[in-house]
Amino acid sequence: MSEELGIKRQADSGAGETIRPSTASAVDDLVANIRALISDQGLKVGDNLPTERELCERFQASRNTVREAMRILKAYGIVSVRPKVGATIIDDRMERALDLFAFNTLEVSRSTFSDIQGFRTLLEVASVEELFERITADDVADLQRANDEMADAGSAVEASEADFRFHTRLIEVLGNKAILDVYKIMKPVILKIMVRGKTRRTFSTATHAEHSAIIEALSTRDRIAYQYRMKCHLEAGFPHFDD
Amino acid sequence: MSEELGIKRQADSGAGETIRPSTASAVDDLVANIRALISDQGLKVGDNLPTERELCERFQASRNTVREAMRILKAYGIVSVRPKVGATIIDDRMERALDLFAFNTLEVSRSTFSDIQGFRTLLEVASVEELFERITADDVADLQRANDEMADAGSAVEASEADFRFHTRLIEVLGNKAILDVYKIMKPVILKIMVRGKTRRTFSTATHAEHSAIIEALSTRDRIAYQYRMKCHLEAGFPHFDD
DNA sequence: ACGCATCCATTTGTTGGACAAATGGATAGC
DNA sequence: GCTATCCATTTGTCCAACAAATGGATGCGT
Repeated sequence: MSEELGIKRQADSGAGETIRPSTASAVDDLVANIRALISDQGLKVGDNLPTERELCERFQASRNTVREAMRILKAYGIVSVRPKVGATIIDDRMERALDLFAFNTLEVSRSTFSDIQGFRTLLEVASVEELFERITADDVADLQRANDEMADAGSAVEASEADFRFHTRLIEVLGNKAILDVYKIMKPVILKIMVRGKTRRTFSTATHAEHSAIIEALSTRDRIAYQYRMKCHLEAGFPHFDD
Repeated sequence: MSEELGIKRQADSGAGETIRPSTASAVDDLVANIRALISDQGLKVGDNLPTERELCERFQASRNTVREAMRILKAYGIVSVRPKVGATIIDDRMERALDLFAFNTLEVSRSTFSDIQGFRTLLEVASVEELFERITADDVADLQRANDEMADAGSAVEASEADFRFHTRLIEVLGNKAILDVYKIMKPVILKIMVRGKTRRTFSTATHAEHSAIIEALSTRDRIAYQYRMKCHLEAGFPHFDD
């Protein structure tokens, strides 16, 4: 009985388009077909997909089905759709990924906190060799600036933004785009961690002082001090997560 | 003229539902409204959203609009929709992210290769302290198994899968979900790197020997040897990327 | 009373058609 | 040659209908 599920959909196209049969929904099939279309025709960023109605004919689907498939591709950051212009291939996957994790960032559990800070320790403490090899006076000046902006911030949210900017700037020094991208993706969670258990006052005193000590270690090229200061700084939040 | 754009949509619901006015499309508004609904009502994983038709009434939108919005939430891995049951809140965002980057993985440039391997060096070499603190005999046995499966693999693709499994198993030892998730997201790129410049024979000889040396260092708890062997192993691919 | 197959109401999945809105390009007027 | 206007094309939204799936109710036999 269920073998007849997709008969209408996989009816021979006759037009020469290969339509992969499947047990999935028509929309999912369509997404797969459009992906295949992009690959097969070697479409690149900037190229346009066929119009919705062309896709309807080509893959024997209704326009609503095509539209739902396009919504998925849009959500994936693979195409940008504009009236009259049509669907243009883009590559916004990083931004989409950021959006993905920005959504409804659940309350941060102690285990999540522990994992994220462990990760950051690896990125910011264990990378000390590479960091000291690359860091310049300009980098240090930028860090100083971000730190001061944090102290001057008007609200805890603004302060945590500056706090995050400080750490991002540090990661930037490594000159590794993969690491920087991952760090940015974690931004929403890291911000939650930063805000938690901190008032505006904490940012402008304790956190600012910790950052200053880190900058000091960077200036004097004291690796041991840097590692110690950064490790303490990252662990400072632990007391606030004692569920 | 264009001020009248959303009049129908933002017409007072009267039913007490707050509908945020906007200049965005009806679908995007709906996504925002549903997100707000989830937040406001404190819906958790496992809870159900209202039915499509209820959402139509509640937010004064047509069912197609609601469905396109739901497609977006599904693409984000936030809900799972089943006939009769409805839309259940889930959290598959990590898996979605994986899908995101699995699509059409572009050719790996030397700079990307360098960044990814740098990242892996940080994760697999610089984490040595944590690693040695946690690793057990069972872990080592699993690593051994993955390594042997790689040698026995029938194709380069199978071998690289086993290769990746070896490294993933190592990361698992750290017991840090955030790091493991990120590693999994990078899988498509890492696989590309692994396959490149390696034949099946390379996997069963050179790569297998390198892994064995790493396992040996883990067994004898020789940190220096581990770091050296792993570093060399990760750098072994560099000659193949000389554009 | 219990297990089982059957039926039914509800919900999502897909289709077709219609009209509104946006917009790039053609056209007409100066 | 330049600008304003119009038009054809394409996406955006809505409506109505039916198909498919499925959880739960119903009824039956033992």
